[in-house]
Amino acid sequence: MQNGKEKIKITFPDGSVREYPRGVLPETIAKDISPRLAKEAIAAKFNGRVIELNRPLTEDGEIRFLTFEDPEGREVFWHSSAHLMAQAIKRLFPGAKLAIGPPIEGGFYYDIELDRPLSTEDFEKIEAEMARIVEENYPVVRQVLSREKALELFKKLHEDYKIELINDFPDEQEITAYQQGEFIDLCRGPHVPSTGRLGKHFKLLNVAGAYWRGDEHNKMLTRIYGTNYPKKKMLEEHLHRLEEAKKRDHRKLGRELDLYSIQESIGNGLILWHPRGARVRRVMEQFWIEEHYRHNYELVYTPHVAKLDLWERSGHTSFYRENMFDTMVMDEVAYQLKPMNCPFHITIYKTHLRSYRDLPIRLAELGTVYRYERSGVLHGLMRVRGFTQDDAHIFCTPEQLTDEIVKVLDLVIYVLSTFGFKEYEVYLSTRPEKYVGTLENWEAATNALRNALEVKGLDYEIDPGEGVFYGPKIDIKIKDVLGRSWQCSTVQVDFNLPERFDMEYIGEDGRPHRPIMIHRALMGSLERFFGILIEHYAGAFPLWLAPVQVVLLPIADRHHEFARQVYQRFREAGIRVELDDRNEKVGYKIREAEVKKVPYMVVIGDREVADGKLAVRHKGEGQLGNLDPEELLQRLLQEIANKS
RNA sequence: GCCCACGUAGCUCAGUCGGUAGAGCACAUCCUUGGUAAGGAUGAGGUCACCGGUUCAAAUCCGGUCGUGGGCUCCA
Repeated sequence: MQNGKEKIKITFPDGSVREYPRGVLPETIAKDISPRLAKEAIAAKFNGRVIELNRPLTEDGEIRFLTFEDPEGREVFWHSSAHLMAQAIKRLFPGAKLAIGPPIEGGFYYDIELDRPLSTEDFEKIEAEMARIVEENYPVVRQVLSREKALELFKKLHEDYKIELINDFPDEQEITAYQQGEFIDLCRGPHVPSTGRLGKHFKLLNVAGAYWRGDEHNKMLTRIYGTNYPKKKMLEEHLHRLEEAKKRDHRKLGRELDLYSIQESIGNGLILWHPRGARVRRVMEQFWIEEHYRHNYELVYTPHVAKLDLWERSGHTSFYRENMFDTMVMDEVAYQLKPMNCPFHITIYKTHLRSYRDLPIRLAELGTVYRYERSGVLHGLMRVRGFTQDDAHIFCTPEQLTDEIVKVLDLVIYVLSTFGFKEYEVYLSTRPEKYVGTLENWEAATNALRNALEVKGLDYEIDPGEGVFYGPKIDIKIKDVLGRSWQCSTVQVDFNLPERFDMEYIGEDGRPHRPIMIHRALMGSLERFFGILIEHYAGAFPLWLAPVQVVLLPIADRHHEFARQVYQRFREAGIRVELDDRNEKVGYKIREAEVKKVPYMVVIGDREVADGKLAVRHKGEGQLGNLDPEELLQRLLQEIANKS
């Protein structure tokens, strides 16, 4: 009896090959390689499929062991953790019905129907039960079930949601369940080989309502979020990161640094920019305006309301109605608060007969729009009802399209990186099922976007079918200091509006042609981008953005006069300077300036007045020694000019 | 919009069993003129989100409204 039947060949990532008896378990192989690997392995990747460590191997193949370091390993670990939590909950709440429990970024959740609301006090009990299940170390066993068997099983368990899932499975799908102790769950898997592998460094984080299948017409389930790590230190780091994020929360910093507020008396989702926030915004706007003129855009202003007819023509009343404020009627004419700027820019285009020689025409506007967002989705500056888009519309010929998109991408990256965002995730969204325009146009536009990305050498992913109905688009997400990504920039090609508004230009051939339109935003919304900036910098803005760049701290009254001279000189030079001449000790003033995250502090006492110098302290770098006022001023102006 | 939680002074938060409100910070006045993250004293500040109900009595219990927070497919 030779190999072929009894032995299988296993190939390892380094190319080496070993023979094992048929039916060998991955965990046996792992042990064979090293005890450490066996201990750290969570699952295995065998011939490209992730499988559990206790599934027998019956054919030759390539194997790679997945640990917590691998994203796929982490998913398995968290998925199993979700099962662990579900088992604990089923023990404590026998009537609970399980819906779905997937791994997510940084942990897992499980949607469960419970007969009473769950409070965070229940967490301790559930966690204790989870620890017990880990202790009991049940093997996690995979079972393949026939549809009938599966239905029978979950009917017996009164798991209505699982039954619904099974019934929706396509015929050819293999139905599997995983059992650990008394607990069995419909699941695709894979999972860790036993509950003991999940360790004790887990934590339930929060509860929230979530609709079954995300549909608000369905029943609301209780979603419990949790996380789990193989090492205590990793859990602590995760919790620390959550704390950090909380400290950076723009809503908290916005209040503490007196940047903006949202008042009940004004309306939710409507922002009051306080003087300090307004200073930052003004810098953002000025930078944006200068760059747009430099990049051959023309800036325009358009009104906040327009006749409803305009929005009917643009189609917004049919496809965007639920996001629009109610229409108002004046003198029997219906007006609409604007949710978008595009129809205005188109109307400006149409005030002349355009020649191909005029194109491209680039119209930009910091346009304030109002959109009705459901109250539950509003969130600080991130999701609001009134906001200012850094909007522009480029009208061009088909031949110019690629070139224009490349220019937009250049500008996007220049602007984002100046604000300190150097990492991007780029997505190209292609034609959705419902679309307008011809297939040739879609093809050409998608190619133009793709070519532009290639020219720029940007890595991107394709989001199939995620384009807007009127054209394909590129979305750019930025990554902040905490590694979170935020979608800000978007570049969208539009075939629809030029058609609806019957836009044209006269071509070289003397005949009218339809221009192509590009919608684009770099920051997206000033409000949201400001919120992201606050969190990215934790409120400690770089000098060029800081609402207060320098604060002067005279020690005693007799130093006030010199301080005032310096104040005036800096103010005239365009520095955002403040003079703290309150009757307080210098330590107190420094503390306050530190708390308010002012980059430069200048202490002025007897010595400084005597030799006409300034004792400079930098927020990050500490004391910089004594500088001549002009010297400091030049240093500041230089640093501001560098935008660093 | 929906589910859950929450709403007390400008901010952060106490407030027991229903008996008419408290701290720290901030603010004002005074003392202090002090050299790199909080000097001291005194004082002013609240229709306890709003409306209604139960009660001799409501910040507290009940209902509603408004607002805030977490979340509402990353499909077993």
